[in-house]
Amino acid sequence: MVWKAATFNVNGIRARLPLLLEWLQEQRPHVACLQEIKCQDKDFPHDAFVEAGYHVVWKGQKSFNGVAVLTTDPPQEVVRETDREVLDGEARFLAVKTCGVWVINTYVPQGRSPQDPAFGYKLAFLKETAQWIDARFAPDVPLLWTGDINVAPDPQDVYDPQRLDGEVGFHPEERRLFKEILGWGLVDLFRHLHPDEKQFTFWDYRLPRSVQRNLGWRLDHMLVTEPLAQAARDCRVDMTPRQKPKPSDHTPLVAVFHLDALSVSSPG
Amino acid sequence: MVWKAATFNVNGIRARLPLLLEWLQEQRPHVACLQEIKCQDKDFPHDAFVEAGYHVVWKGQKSFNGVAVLTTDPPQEVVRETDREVLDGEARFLAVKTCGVWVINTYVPQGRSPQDPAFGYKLAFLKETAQWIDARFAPDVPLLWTGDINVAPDPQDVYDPQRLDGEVGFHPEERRLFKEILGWGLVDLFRHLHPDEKQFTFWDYRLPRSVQRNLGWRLDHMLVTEPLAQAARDCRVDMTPRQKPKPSDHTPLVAVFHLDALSVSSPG
DNA sequence: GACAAAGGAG
DNA sequence: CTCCTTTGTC
Repeated sequence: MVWKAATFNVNGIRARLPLLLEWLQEQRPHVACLQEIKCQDKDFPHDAFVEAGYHVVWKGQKSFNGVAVLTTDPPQEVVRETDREVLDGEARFLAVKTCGVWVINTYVPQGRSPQDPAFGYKLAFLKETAQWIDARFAPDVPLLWTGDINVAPDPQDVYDPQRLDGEVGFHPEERRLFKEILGWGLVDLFRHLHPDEKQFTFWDYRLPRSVQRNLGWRLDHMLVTEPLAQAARDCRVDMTPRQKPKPSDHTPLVAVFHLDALSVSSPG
Repeated sequence: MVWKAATFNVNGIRARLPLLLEWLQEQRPHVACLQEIKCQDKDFPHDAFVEAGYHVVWKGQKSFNGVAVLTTDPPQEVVRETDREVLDGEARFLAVKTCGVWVINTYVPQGRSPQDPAFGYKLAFLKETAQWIDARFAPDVPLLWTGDINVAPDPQDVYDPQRLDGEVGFHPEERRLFKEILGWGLVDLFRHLHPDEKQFTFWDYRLPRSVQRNLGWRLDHMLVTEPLAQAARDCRVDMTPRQKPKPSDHTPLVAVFHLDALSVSSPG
């Protein structure tokens, strides 16, 4: 089958509901990983997604964070608790197996500033997620770690690498860790398919006309194991939601895979 | 000329701007008196009304109250300060002369409860407005006192007169004062033209499905002197804005006058 | 239930 | 700049 996956930091699912529903109908991804839903479980607009034809798994929190995974096919497995304090302490982690693929959806902490304890938490969160994946899966399993990773790995992934060097999101330590994580057996799919493209997934609300001036960052990623990398046919940023009224500060990243091309040997 | 006047408690002019502009284009009143604009002077969306073809006079206040008068013809005179503490203390009073008619726009205090000092303030506000009019005008002058008066004068003006008797907005003391004010030489135009109609201009947001069940109050009025009463051709409630998405809790009251029929002897 | 404001966050 | 929360008002 042709399988479409998407990640979208919605920055408030209630505020973004009309835009998100419209986008889902246009794109019809088989799996959509959402971050920053910013609501408690009881306030999640579950019915709207069911009416749109999706199965929904979500993990909410008051005010901040919160992640959700929408799937057209019923999830085969769901992991909402890892028993790792760093991953479970806030609503930032959700894993779902759908269509034979394990999808790990994370909202990695932003980090606030390199001096802030939040930065240590960010690095720990990245390490723990990688460790959790390593403990459960091998690199030959079809696996997609996606979400708002909050790291721009390379100079071409920020609008002004000179000026932003050392800033949170483009700090040498997180960039090194990002590469180290890929070393386990993950491919940065967008960069893999578009080695030279300067494309972003986030533009700060606070910078005036940041979208028009393209003052962005590539923070949202699809990290895939080798079998999925070989099955990939497309991975691109969809700018349209960021250009509409009442946008999120992020825009979706979408990928297409030919799952039939997979030599599946899933242990999970 | 055929002259159309309207009053509309918008409950937040910024939140109501799309609805209000649409309604102005449909109705095209020569004068529109707005209450509860709920913004400071600097935040008033002046340009939007100028683009819609209106002259605008407004008196704002942070968070609460605030009144405005829109006119197609430039105002001939404007009164923003009365030198009466009760009328000037909060942004609830604005008077404009347009097309030869004096239009007094008030947002009368709601009163909170009959025991609350706010109720005394409400009664004082009504008396002071009547006194101010008496000091400046005679009953033979074309004059329109309109706005959210916050008094339902008669049993047919509330959805359940038994249950609501003594409640603020339908308290014997305010109803008596309302009648006393009419005694000076003002006509309750809607009731004058429709002696038996049970029609409302306000439905509480807090009552579930209050509009569908018609659990309303007639709180917004057009009080006119005799010459205007004789010039009146129509006075009706426009339900449509209250039935649209994101409505105010009030809906407009609209009247039409044949000003040529006036024997004008304006001293003001 | 829906406004506006003030405070915290990205 | 845009979220969400809390408080106050009607």
